[in-house]
Amino acid sequence: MPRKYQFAFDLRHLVYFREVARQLHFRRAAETLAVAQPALSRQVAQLEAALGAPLLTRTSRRVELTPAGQALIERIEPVLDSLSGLPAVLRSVASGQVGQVRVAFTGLAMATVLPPILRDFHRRHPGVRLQLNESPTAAQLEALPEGEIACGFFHPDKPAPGLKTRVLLRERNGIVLPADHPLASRESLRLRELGNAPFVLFPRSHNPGFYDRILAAFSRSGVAPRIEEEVWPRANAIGLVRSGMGVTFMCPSESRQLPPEVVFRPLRGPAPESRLVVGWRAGSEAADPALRAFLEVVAAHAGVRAAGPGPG
Amino acid sequence: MPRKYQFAFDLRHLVYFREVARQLHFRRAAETLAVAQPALSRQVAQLEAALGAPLLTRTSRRVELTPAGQALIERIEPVLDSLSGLPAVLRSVASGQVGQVRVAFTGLAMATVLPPILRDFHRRHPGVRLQLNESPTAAQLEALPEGEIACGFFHPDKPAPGLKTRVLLRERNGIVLPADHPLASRESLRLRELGNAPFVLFPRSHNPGFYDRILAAFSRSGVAPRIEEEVWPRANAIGLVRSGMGVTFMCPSESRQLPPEVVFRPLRGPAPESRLVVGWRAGSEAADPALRAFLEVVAAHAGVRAAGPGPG
DNA sequence: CGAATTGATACTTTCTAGGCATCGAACAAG
DNA sequence: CTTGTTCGATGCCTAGAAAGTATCAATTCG
Repeated sequence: MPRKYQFAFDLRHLVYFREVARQLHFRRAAETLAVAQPALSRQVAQLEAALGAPLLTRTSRRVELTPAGQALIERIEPVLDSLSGLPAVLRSVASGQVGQVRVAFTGLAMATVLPPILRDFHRRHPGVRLQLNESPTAAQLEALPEGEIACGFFHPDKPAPGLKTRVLLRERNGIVLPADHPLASRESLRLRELGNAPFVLFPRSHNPGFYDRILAAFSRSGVAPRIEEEVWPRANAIGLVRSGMGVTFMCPSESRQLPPEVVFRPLRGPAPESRLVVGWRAGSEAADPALRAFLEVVAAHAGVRAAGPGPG
Repeated sequence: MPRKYQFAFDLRHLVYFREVARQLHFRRAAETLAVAQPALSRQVAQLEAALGAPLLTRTSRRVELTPAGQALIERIEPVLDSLSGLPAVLRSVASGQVGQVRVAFTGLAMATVLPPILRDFHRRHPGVRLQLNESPTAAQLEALPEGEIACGFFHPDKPAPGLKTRVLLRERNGIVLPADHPLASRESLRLRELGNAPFVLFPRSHNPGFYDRILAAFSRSGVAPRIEEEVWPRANAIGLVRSGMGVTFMCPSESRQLPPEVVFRPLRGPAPESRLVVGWRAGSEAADPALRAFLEVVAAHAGVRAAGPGPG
């Protein structure tokens, strides 16, 4: 059921009426508006017809607002004010000075690259608000094509079609184990030394590729760990390790602020590698200046801590 | 310094764009708006030019909002919604179903006619809000021509030019005196019996005519009272009488709810008369339907308690 | 590779805002 | 009371803009 254009008046009518209401004088109002007085009279009369209520009492010697006119003025003043600021607002949005970017990240990102990026970005683009949500890799890979997030910091398994990514970090995982664990006294470990110790890991669905790569690394070392618990976010795994539920993987960068009851030990020989990238929909940075600004800051920080070459 | 019309766009542009943003489809949006598709494309393009920012990304197969477009939608949705309700709102204001009336009154009015009027008016016109302020007669006579109040309940001394009035009440004043006063045992009093007893009265500036008429009445009775205190609002005079500061005038109607420590006694012979009228600017009831509705209710109540004829 | 769909463009028609001239009413000055 | 001035409204004409029709270019899908 097509419905016709719903307004029988437009902004011109409202602006003209506002000026008449301010001056209560058609001739002077017309002068201010740079139109002839008859045009103004007609527009106001049209507005009254469109609204179905008289707005002014004209006695050819005095113009006064009716109650309806008073009510109209009160309602359109804020509307006109907000509309008059629109072009400036939208231009600043379009130029990236103002806006918002929805960003997802994993625990590793927040433990490493993200804090300095955020600090720098807020300093350079104070008008842009970031919406930050911790989210597993798999969820980010779903949310990115949907446009639910503008960019994500995650750990890809294979190239994702339609996404552009930039590697920010590559690190070999080490092991986090309780301080009173038999192996805790060692400087470093080998995977096979862990035997079939109980493991705390993230849910496989959150990053199946990396999950399977971890199991494959164990398998190549000839051992099969018992997965005791699957927990997320990653920070909670530390709590489980501390309470003796098992051991877990972690990157060196992420292990800075471990509680005293647990220790981090690097792995010698084969070890699963974590790769942190920032990813966004290909081409979306062209349409979203705020995102582009954010990615530029990310790129600047990626350049600083460029990681050495290595296998995927 | 004449300034040109400030908007390079109008409501049509905004409504058209809103529909495209909702459907993300020019053809269907055009159908909904009951216009041809080229017209819609042009209007949206014009809006983008007027705002100086691209609002949509068109890939001939997919239409998406840019950040600026998203920001625009968020800002204009409430504006369009409020504007679309304007005709209905203004018609109800113009018809008197919705509105406000500023009313001033004196203590006598609130003690007598006003409560039933207010009850009745709110029942019949629930959409009209009354702004009620107690105010002396003189202040009301200043505020009425200014339009600061729409109508007032006061005690006129002489006809006021430009005002229409309707008499609501005529009453001979009596005397309020402490219960332990020597004259309190009498059924009624004469003015001259009060001699030069201390009096509590309202400030002369609040109603010079009535004030002088009171003094003249004393003078005709051959006595001259001492004005000990001038106090306002009237209700406070009762407190002063109670504490023995003097005696005061009051209308019988107003004396209903006196505290037990004071008594009311009518006056025999000469006594100042209080006349309560409702007044409004001549002709203003024609322009203000809410006021007209209020005055109709007042008139209905005035008819009920029509006072008998008597001297002004 | 052809058919269909989408949004943009060219051209014409229709509508409307604006300007000019003028009118009737109301107030002011004499 | 008369005359002149000022105010907003009205009639007529022109110019500009919006809408409709027809068509194009690009993309998608079978």
